[in-house]
Amino acid sequence: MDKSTKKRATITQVAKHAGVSVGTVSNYLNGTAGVSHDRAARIQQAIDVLDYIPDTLASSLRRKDSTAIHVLTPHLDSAFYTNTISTLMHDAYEAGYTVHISGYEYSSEIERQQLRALESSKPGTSIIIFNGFDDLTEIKRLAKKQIHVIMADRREIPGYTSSVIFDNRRVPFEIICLLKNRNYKRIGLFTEPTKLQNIRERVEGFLEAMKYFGYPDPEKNIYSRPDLSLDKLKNSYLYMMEILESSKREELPDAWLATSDYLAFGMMRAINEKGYSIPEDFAIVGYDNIEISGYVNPRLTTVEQDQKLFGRTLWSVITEYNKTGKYQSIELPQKIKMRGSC
Amino acid sequence: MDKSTKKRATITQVAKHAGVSVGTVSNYLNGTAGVSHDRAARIQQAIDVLDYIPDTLASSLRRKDSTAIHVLTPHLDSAFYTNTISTLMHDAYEAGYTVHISGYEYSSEIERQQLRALESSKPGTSIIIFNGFDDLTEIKRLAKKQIHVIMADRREIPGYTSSVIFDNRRVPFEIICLLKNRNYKRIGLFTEPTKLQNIRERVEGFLEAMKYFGYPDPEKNIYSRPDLSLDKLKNSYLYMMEILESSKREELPDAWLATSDYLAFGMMRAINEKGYSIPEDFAIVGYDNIEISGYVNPRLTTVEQDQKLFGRTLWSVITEYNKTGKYQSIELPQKIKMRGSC
DNA sequence: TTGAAAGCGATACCAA
DNA sequence: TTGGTATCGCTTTCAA
Repeated sequence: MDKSTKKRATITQVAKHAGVSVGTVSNYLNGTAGVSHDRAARIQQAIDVLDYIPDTLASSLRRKDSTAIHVLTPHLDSAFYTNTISTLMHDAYEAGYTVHISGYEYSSEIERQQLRALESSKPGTSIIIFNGFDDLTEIKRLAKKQIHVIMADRREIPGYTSSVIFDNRRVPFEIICLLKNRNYKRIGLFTEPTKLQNIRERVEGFLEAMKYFGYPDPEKNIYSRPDLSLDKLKNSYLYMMEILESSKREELPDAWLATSDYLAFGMMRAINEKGYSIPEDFAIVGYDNIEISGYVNPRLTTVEQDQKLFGRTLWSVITEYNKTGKYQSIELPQKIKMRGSC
Repeated sequence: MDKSTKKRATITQVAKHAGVSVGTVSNYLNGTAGVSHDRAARIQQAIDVLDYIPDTLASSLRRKDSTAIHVLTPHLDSAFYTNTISTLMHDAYEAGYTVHISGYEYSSEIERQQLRALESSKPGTSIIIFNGFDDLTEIKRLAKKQIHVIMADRREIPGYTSSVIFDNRRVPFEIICLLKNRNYKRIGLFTEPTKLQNIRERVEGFLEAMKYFGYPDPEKNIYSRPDLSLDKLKNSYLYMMEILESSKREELPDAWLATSDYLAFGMMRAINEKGYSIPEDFAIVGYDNIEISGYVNPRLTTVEQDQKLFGRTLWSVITEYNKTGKYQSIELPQKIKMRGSC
């Protein structure tokens, strides 16, 4: 379009303009070695005149260390992930790291493909994988290439990766205990498919707890459908409508646990539309405590997984590894956040 | 850790192993030129044996075209952005493009810094900037370097960028008309700071429309606070609580427009907690129609900005430019989504 | 401190 | 089709 469009200036041109060698310019730029005062001035001037900006691509091709962080999430649409990533990014940017995000849409195929693409990362790169499927071969390959893999919300592979997870085991007992004290007769579990480890743990935890507190045959009260991973709001709403239409209230659980806040929102809408009230007719407990959960009506009682803490912990695991080369596995607590829906 | 950890194989090693030249391997990999059957087989075998994976960094250093898309958003925590980006990513990945996302946290300083970092992108790279501040110098610099900048939800800089925006002008008239027909006496505008163009347009649009329909002094009913950009839910809730506590209901607007759904949620919580009901005491209209808006109680009446359409349109602008080198400016419609809050 | 020169891992061109 | 080689923009020895 524009005749005046010039190609980007290179370090060579800067050197020429300043009358020094490229090595000196490089030293000046990176502080690798001292540069005399007058040369420094000439170089800086050349940079300004030529409007020079270093090519990060070429730079990191030659450089050995990597300040890139790649984040892989099941899906970008979930506030639980984006909030966590937001805090991580904040810390990372301040330290001069670059953060790249992608989503694999709950597809093991896309996950594998993305993981393979990341194999060409430099040693020292950090890769955060949220949840993820059971096939560990790709992850191990990555680890063998000296790439630091951090399992987020998922247990580490000992000797291969770091991890930051939430303790999914304790809270179910507290919740069931609470529900029992409030005299709820039947407890339903509303859950997405258990292909991901964290969901599996939650389901197992609840089943154990229900048995422990004397609820018979808890497995019979599991409500799940394959389409509940994606489009959680819509699909949980539709599913709950079906449930409410095909059964009488007395036959249904009077308290429900959902394995995600989004699932809970879908259920709540269905319950409202059918003219029931929460928590009088049905009590609801969610999972994650995304921010919006405190703003719906009634406000959602849920299991808090502190996303700011999560993000900061991930960052600390990364910096620690970059300093010492050691993997870390950290377990974060979950808390019950009591609000109006139960 | 592991003694067996080898350095990554390079194209040279593959060539050596297969007994061909690097050029031929490159041709085989990229289909740049035909490769004879037996050599192809030998190369593929070498690749398998050596576990070779091309270095994308080195590749794009040398290559002229770029398949990278960078997305810059005000903040990652807003579903409006993430939903749009999700659809874009879906299309982009299928075409072999890589998508990189970052957020500037509603800070013009961080925005500038990120934009500068992107200056080292190759010509042909696409950069999508959502909203953004008024300083156009960085963007123009980018454009001069043959980088394709797409202004998202913001008007193009003619001759410099493409753009995809929503028509913020028509819908306010429809809404005010509707409100007037329903006999609302006073209309309040609840808005974040107008530093971003889209918000400014919405505010101006509403003011015009209110005047047009005979509401006197609409400026007097603007409720805004600087902290409403960040932490929208919390801050709008706190602000609305203050408003409700410091005035009698009769003195306040009986219908409210919010410039974002998140703002509306915060208001709704405050209204509920003060014992008022929606829409009887106060009617609420939001903006964006993020998915959750259809699931709160009451369901939020809002201005739909179709995020799937938005994402797909952005993608089409990118592919079109890469084919023809032409900038495009596309305007998308907004629609009123009638639900229960008004 | 400084400059010259040797790579990093790939692609692109040219001659064969 | 092939192979050889210059090159992309930068960092990193190494000798001066």
